Amino acid sequence: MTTVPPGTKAEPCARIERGQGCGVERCGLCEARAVSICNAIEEDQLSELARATTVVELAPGEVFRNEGASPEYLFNIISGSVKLFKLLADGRRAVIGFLTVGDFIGFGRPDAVPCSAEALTNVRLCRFERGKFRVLLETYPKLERRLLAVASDEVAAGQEHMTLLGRLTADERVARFLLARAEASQRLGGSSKDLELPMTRSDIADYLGLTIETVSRVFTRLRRKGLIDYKTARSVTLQDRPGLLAISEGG
Amino acid sequence: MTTVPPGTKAEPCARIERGQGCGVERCGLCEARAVSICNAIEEDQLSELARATTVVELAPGEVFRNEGASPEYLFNIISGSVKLFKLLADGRRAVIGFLTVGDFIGFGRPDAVPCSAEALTNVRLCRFERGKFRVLLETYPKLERRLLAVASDEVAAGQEHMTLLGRLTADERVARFLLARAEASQRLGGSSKDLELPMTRSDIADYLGLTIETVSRVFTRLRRKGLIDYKTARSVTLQDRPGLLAISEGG
DNA sequence: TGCGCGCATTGATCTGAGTCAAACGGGGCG
DNA sequence: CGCCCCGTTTGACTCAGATCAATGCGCGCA
Repeated sequence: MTTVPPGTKAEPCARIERGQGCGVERCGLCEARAVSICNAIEEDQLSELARATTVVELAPGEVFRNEGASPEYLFNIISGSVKLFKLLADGRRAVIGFLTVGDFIGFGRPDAVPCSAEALTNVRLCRFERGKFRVLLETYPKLERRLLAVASDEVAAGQEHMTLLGRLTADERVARFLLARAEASQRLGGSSKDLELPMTRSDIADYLGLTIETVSRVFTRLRRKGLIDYKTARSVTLQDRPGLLAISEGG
Repeated sequence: MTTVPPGTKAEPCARIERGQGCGVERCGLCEARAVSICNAIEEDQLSELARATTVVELAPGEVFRNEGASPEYLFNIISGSVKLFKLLADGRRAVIGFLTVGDFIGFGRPDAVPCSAEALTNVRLCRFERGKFRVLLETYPKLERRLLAVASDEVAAGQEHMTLLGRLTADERVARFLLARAEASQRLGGSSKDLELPMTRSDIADYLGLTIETVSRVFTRLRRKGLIDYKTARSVTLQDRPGLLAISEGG
């Protein structure tokens, strides 16, 4: 999440580590366990969980899931950041969301992956083969319940974002984006003031339904008003939360 | 779905029918069963299902679920159409979706309803008390699996809509809307050419992130080009599907 | 049959955000 | 060390869709 290495562009198949240590330890020691769906599985059954998974490592820029393809794998993010996106025929792009530690990738209709996924930073993923994942769901009702809760949350989050895209001004969108980022950072034990943005202005624009230029202008406007500050484009400090909140609500 | 009665404005508590016929028949004969999550429950267990539900009837305009409230009830639509929406502090509105026969209402975070729900036509709902619904989920793993599949679909549908809101032009949005409506109508055994739109232009505008005027203008433009036709605003005929498809894809 | 009320349409004008274009600047590489 | 590349910023201008403002019209009702 700090520096962004070379940028080997999207080898379809990524470096994979198998069977390092035997199962129990791997899942038991997983840095993402506390915040991922796996915490629905008891300590003493972690080895079975581990047997169903493979750890995958990706470099920034690598696309590991393609819109429209058959969903062979599901993932949990162990570390790093990922973006989900959709492309239109003419090249327009919509970024659907940004994911991090603990987030699950795998919802959608059973026949086609709903959107592509790309690593923003170095990423470590926990990969489930689809069939095995289904077996896990059948074996562990708690896991299924957990997943339903997560999907249900995601539905609500999606509705929130639709509202943003359908009805908010550029300033409101950017303010909400920054506040949401701060909250996410805080949830993972980070600062709620100093943000590291793993994505480019272009990613933000495609996420907020704006252009790069507009995003850039709003950022500078917010800086000039003293609501935020930054030295580099990717590390922003929120100087005035209440002010941002007011803007995000149409103030 | 044909004519729109008086419009008794939102009595908070709607007419409720209880225990008409005993359980088995009610759910066994339900017109929505084939297309709702209830088809995950076996014939011989329908009486238990029926015992957990209450049938509710609503008139157009009645709001039966409020954004932000605690989610006491979950619903299945037996007949009629419903819109989900969110309001901003200053009155701006986003319509999140339109639902019909068989659709489930109840996803979202466990603490707060994500968006309000209003009847567009006369509506008949099957209402589950939240606690009882949870028990049902625990009792019938198939039901839970079904619900997860539905939630997962909804996530994908939401992502599609975000793309529309973030990146499509007004013409593209309206064309996609009409095609999606046609598909939905077809799925329920209706025509895929002649559409009855249970919502107003204002609802459509808030759904597509546009204004009433723009929606109206696009409709007339599509009509002038011979792609659609209509005598009244609410019953549209799709004259040229391929043409609409082309527009919806940025042609 | 005629009236009134909401929704819908249409037109004229405005504007927030997009487009086009240029310059800046930081990080990696030769 | 300095150059190059790519992401970012900034500025000038444009435009799709919003806003403001009538007018139209179908439907329920008296």
